[in-house]
Amino acid sequence: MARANDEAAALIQELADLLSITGGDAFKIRAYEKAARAIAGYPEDVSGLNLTGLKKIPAVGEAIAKKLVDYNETGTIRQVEELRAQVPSSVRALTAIPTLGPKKALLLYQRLGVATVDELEAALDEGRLHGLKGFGPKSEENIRHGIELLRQTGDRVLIGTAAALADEIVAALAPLAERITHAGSLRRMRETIGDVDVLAASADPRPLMEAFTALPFVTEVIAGGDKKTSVRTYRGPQVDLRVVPPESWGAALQYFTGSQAHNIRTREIAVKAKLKLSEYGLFTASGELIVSETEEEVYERLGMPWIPPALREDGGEIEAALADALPDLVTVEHIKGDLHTHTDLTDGRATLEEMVRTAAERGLAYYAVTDHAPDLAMHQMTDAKMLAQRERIRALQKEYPDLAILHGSELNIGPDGSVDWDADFLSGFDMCVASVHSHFNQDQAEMTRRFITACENPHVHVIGHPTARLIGRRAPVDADWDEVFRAAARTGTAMEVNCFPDRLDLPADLIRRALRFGVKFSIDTDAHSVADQRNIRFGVGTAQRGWLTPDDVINTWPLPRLREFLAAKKG
DNA sequence: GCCGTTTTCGGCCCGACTGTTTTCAGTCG
Repeated sequence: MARANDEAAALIQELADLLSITGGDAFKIRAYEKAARAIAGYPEDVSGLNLTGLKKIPAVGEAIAKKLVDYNETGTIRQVEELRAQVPSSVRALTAIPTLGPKKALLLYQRLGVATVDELEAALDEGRLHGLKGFGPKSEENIRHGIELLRQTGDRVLIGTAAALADEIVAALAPLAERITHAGSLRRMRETIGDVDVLAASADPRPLMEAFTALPFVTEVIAGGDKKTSVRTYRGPQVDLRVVPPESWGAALQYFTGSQAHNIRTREIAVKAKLKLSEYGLFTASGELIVSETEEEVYERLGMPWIPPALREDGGEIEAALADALPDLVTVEHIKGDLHTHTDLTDGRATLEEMVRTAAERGLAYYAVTDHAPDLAMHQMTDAKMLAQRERIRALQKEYPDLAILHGSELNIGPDGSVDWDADFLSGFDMCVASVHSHFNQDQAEMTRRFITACENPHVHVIGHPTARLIGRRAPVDADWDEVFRAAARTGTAMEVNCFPDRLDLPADLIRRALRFGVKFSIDTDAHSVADQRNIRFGVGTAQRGWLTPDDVINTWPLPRLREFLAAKKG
């Protein structure tokens, strides 16, 4: 079940969308959009707030607060219902077609009665768009093409896919640019990526643009100018290349990193200081360039320290920066160990020796081997196999004086919250992760009880991939997370941030909620192969989006402190 | 609709590209 805040935010956002279709005031629309973001990110549950409490939410005033009261009392908002009666919600869905925005969608609905994507396709086939104001032959072609794209691609791709594509493009174009890097949602480490943004600095954009459109995986050039070129690729996402003069690098990187909401806030601050911020720099009112060579300069001139990209979502980072209260975020360099990994003893694809050697090459100080336990029957684990692995680890340890190899297991959390093995056998491990691998559809009360029971087990140190979601394939399980986090904090059980690009679990919003309860975290690769160990950057990015500092993350701690944490585990 | 170390009224981020336009609206990020 969605949190009330998410439902309420979605309704306010729908109100903004419907108003933009029916031609409402643009500033009012922006006010709703801003409020929707604030509501989604507000830590307190809106369903428990009265009018006074609701007005304390940033960007929510008297009018929107009353709409939220309406939502709390009736489960919906009257104005949204009224607008839905005027414009079917399917018209709103039309704007998902690239090149078709609210204005054109409304025109299609009013003049042709087109209210769904299927009806639009039929209208195109029948030639009913001919002669419609603003719709020439090229528009028809674009819409037809847009419908096709909408149907074939699930639009966004996993961060791992986008990162690999961006790395390749940056490497291919680097010789032609003074500076080049990826920006956009990929730099902010969002879990899925719509478009890959690449930014380059060069006084001569032409050769870059030509090399870009000639890359082997480019299937189509959507737009091609001197400053911006957009292409589609058969690898999935659209890629935008922006080229700016070298002296604009800092302002451009700040701008193209976004998010859009964050940029609006920074530009508002500039305007209040009688300045103008664009991708070309920070300027005085008379158009004189002040700074723009580095992002640090731009933020500093606006009265803020540099803000890490992962925080730039207008989720309170501007306020924190202005108060000089930004968190010192955890980075990949802080990671001293990995507490959830596999070998070919169960479903891994590399041997114990290969996995440990890779961990040593990463410069880790400790590394836990946590193969699956017997309750996941398919792996056919036995006590004897586990004890034999422990002997191999003890022997292997002699070869790695600087890497402590811990012996653990990834236990299975059963439907009732119980785990594999008895206390006696469990006490032989250095540490244990425990995860949900089945019975994903339990109701919220059962699932919550299940997690709390697991947390209360003195041998469970980390809850693995807590929501069990697979991005784009399996929904998160339904639990009362506040209750689970309370239990985790009370018992000294860490919540995992799993680094797999299709898991990223806990997700950033739940990390931030858990943090408020004093929960500790473990950023683990869950590596099943040598290559999987490189996924650490995606988990760290997710942790950053959840505002975690090294102190919140147990595997950034020196080994003695980690051992104290494990030993202090309470039932 | 929100908001206020210039304001309780009058502001509200900024630019690139496309297509259909004879000077600009719509879309996108």
